[in-house]
Amino acid sequence: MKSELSNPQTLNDRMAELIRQKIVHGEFTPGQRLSETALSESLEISRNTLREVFRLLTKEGLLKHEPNRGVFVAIPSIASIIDIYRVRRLIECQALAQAYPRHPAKKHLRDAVEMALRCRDAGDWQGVGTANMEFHMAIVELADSERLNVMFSHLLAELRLAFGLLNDPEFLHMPYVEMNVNILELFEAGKLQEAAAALNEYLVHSERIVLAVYARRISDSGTAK
Amino acid sequence: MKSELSNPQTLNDRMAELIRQKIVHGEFTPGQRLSETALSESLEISRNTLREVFRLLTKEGLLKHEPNRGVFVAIPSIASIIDIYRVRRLIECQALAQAYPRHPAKKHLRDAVEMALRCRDAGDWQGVGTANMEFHMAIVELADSERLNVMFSHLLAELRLAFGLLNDPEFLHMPYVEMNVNILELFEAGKLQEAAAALNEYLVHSERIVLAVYARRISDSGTAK
DNA sequence: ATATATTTTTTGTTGAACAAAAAATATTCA
DNA sequence: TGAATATTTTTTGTTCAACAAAAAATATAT
Repeated sequence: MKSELSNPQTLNDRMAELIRQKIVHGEFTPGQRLSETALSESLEISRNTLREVFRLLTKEGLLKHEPNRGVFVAIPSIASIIDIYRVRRLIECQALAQAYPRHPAKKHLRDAVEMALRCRDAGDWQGVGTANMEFHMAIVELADSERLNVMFSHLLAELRLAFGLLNDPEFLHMPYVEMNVNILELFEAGKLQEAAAALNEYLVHSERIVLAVYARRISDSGTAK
Repeated sequence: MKSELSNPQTLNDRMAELIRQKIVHGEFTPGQRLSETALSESLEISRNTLREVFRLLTKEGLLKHEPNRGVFVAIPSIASIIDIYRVRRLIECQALAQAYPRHPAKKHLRDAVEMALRCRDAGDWQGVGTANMEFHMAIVELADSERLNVMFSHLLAELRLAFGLLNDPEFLHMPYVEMNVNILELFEAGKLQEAAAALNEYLVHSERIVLAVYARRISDSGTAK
């Protein structure tokens, strides 16, 4: 996960990262319209530059561009959540099942689990969530493909949008950590098939809960297009 | 494969499609620099609009953006070919192995095979190549994921760049068609595992040949950065 | 001939302008 | 009143012109 560093780089990249952060941290919420003039003023960049950034983030799935209407923060629909989990099961399980047992990313797996444990003990649930993301990113890294890594990181970012809408206790108390510990143990023991099966089970379970909470939340909040 | 239609749409989309075509049809060749001023004049669009299009195509992997230096048609490196085939094996084989036997995309598979046969008989090798791409696209469609479809279509477009460099007879005479026929037969017979295995074999074989021809071609043509 | 200075070209970025589409508002008519 | 229509306002789509900064090309000096 060494994609865009916090470096100077180009203005485009910096602004893209800034907007990503604002989305992830909830400053911009799903469905919100991002006005070109307003946002370019507040970011102190020109409209043209902002439009280039919009194109980038749209391709990443974080924004939605409706021609002649504007760009909006993407709203994770039920369908998109199903789609994302379908991709996750396909990619993650296969990456794990075919992994080279001594792959360097193994360390990332351990680190992520450890961090999750620490955060949980500290009651830092946001941290647990982040660690969980890193755990699954590390699983994909086992497949040793740059393109898969990039694609998957965008997928997780999009999913994060949905999670942002879920501060439901039921969701927060999901047995993330234990399941990840279990998966890691199986993997370290060389039981790749079992590890992949456990991972699949986790993903099915997670999807079900997310969808349930999500559906409820939508029916609550009245109009949800 | 109903992505961007030939419709009016927005200028951005039309220009993006136009440049894609120019790349695929060899009018723009890998490594070539695309000057903002020159290209915007020849396309009769403004530099700003062109820059937005550049951002889109860069995210698709067709162009490479080197800050302060310009954008270039992507050069498929050996490493990227390996990476692409790795992703293809992971996604395609899994999509086929887990496919719902009566999935609508089955028709696409048949159509693609049929078209390949017709093109081969007519000696239309370019057509055979296109049909082959459609066959593999159809395989991914079996996984029923919009995101996977989009991602994979970009992958194939990038691979096409590499194929563009290969008009080598050895490459052209690959037993595409027979292998696809075989895979389709196994699939229709419900032998999913065997079909997936055959597909994997095909991909390994194909990768080997592409890399061999590619390496040779590069050592021939002197400087290949 | 190589290293260094200078010029030229190209990209990065901005601001202003205007047409066209969409949204908001006002107006008309049953 | 209330729905349908006309009008105004806002927003996006697109272009152009300008200039700073980086890179590339060229000239100059040692």
